[in-house]
Amino acid sequence: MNDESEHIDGRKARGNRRRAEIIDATLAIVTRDGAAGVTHRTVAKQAGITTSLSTYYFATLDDLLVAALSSVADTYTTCIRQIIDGPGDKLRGLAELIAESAGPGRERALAERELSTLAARRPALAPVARRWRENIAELAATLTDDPEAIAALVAASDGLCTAILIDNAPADTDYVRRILTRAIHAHRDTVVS
Amino acid sequence: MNDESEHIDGRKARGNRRRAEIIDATLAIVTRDGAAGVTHRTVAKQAGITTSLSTYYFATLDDLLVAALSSVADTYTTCIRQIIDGPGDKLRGLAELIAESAGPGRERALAERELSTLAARRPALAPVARRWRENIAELAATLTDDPEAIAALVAASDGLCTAILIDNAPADTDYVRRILTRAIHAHRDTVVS
DNA sequence: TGATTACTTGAACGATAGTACAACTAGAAC
DNA sequence: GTTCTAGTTGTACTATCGTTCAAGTAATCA
Repeated sequence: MNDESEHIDGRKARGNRRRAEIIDATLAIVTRDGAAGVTHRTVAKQAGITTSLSTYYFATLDDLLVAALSSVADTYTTCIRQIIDGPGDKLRGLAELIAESAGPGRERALAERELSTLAARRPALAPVARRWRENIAELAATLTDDPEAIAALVAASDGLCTAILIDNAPADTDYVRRILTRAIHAHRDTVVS
Repeated sequence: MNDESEHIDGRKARGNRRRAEIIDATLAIVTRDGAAGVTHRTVAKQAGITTSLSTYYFATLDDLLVAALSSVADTYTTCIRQIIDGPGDKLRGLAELIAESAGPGRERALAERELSTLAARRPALAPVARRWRENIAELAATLTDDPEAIAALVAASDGLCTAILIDNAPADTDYVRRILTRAIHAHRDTVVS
């Protein structure tokens, strides 16, 4: 929000700010009405600009959706990297991040799911959508070497987010952490039938 | 496909057949183009009927989407119930069902995810979307009494499906079963940091 | 200063959307 | 047969869509 460096290249700075505004507006629409509600017109109205200005920065709707998903993915990447590089209990950090999907992070999580689903059909979105899982896998890799344990933790994280978002499942951090712990731990028994 | 009982009430039978055809066409569209591609016109074209006939059976698009999701959910419910009531290894049966999402069941699974995502915003779809998770939970309840183990298995199942659908993760039945086993087993250790 | 460039606007084009509706068909009931 | 009704069609209305474009504004540069 601070206007430093505006003297250096004021035009570019203004343009980037506009881009960010439009992306924010897009995410607000995705959160409220789903990815299907994203049109140049709804986004422009949300951002308080004209429709043509939206197409000026994002020529096609796909460009806009890719940029929006990238923005969400970037946020998650930053969060997870902080957990990885931080000192504390990484599994607990992840559990907190997941539990946030029930509260302040619901918008972001919902937008991420919406756009990830879109990614199954739009190749341009696929690599961006993959980032979230890769980040979780990277975090898991700091806790174990077992590739199946890593896959299990990624699956559990994803499934817990879905449960919270779609099913309004309980989102207590300790509870989430306990379920994540199950996934990453090697089991000792084998269940038959 | 057999035309028995057509004498009894030919009109109603014909109508039900049409409804089923339209729902099938809708699922084909959802699979190919996503839920966003579902319009009365595209569905009608896919089903080989006129647009007005589609609106005759499903007055609004929401009705159509609810019916389509219900159909998918019914199929899954039947599958899972067969696994529950069957004699074999239930966890393996579930693993097979999930692994099918990479092959013959991909359409169905993709449609289910697409419509579930839609359910986060359309209240009419929410209870239907919940059914899949409830079925898995019911299966899990035959294997354990621990509610957290049940939640863990549901989350793992959901996350594995996502991994297969979005990430093209490996879908070997044994592999899936091993990861599911992790979730449902009580852990013996506790990991700190 | 004028020239340049990024930014912004309003209007418009063709395409497609949801939905409504009057007319037509065909099988069931009498 | 006639009547009735579920099924079916073609057409059309209005709204919104993505996208384009010529014209206008304002910040920067020489």
